[in-house]
Amino acid sequence: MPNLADVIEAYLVELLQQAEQRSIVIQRSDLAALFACAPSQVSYVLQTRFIPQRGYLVETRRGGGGYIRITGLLPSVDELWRQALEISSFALTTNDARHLIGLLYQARLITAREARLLRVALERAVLRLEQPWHDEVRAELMRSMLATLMTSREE
Amino acid sequence: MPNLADVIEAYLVELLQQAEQRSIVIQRSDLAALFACAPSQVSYVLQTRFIPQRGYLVETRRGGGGYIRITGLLPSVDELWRQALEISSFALTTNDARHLIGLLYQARLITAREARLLRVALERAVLRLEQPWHDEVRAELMRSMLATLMTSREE
DNA sequence: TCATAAAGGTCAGGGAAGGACAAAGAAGGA
DNA sequence: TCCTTCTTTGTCCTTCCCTGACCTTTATGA
Repeated sequence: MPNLADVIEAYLVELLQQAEQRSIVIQRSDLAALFACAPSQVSYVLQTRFIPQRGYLVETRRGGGGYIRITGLLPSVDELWRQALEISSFALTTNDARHLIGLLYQARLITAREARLLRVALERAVLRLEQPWHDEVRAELMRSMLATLMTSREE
Repeated sequence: MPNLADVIEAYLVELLQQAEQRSIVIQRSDLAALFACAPSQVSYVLQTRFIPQRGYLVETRRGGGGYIRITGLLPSVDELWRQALEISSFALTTNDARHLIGLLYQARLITAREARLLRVALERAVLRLEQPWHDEVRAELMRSMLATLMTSREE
């Protein structure tokens, strides 16, 4: 018997596939009512399934008329991307990050500006953190940014 | 069912786009009557949407013959970068960051991919930090990334 | 001059979303 | 069995919307 979480995930994926757009808009309480579960269950599904690492973007708004928008990004294209994600799967030193970014740039998968952006973000993002966390957080951030890049074309 | 606030915002934006000038003049009570809401609702929309951070200037006059003038600012490229830096000079909420990025994108100062990159970085980078530091660190990271983008032309 | 009417401003409060988090429950592996 | 990880719920919190009551400013005319 499948999880409720899996069922909800499948339902949302189905909605996304049938949508004209690349995104759908839902309301947390509606979905909770539909599946007769706690609203926070929906949040759980979003937090564990519809994450950047899996190629999704979630935007929300609180208050009256609040909503949740899920955007499914383009399917990934290149094996290099996969490798890049793999490389940053756990921890990433500054040097490893630099090297990886260089590879992506040489392969023309990212622009010079994007490369600089990645470097700056990865260097500055960890400044307020205790040392032991640096490489881990850097990897996490790298994965998110890679997922974003690998699933979005220039418009 | 969108918010009334969103509807009013859209209406005013529409008016601004159709206007010959860069500004429009309205009356609070008229607008309130048009949308069948409390006058303070209009004030709310102005205070939450048509703010300098989003590129608008609002001037009002009370008393008989009072009015509200909304001006959409079209800053020069340099001015826009400067404003962006200024906006992120101390603390930056997720929402303000989103709008700022949107502004830069609309002005074609950054690409769609770069915009997504910024958003993801700003959202994920603060996850391991205690709440009180979020906006501050976000601003710091934003400044670094802005500086990088400002000083690097395409390719 | 100054009372009055006609604007817009301010603010507290209630209601309607989603968010965060702890704790209990379930599933599966060592 | 026992431990770990994932799921599910419940409770309380934050954000956002909207209104109503009351305040301040400005124009005008007696």
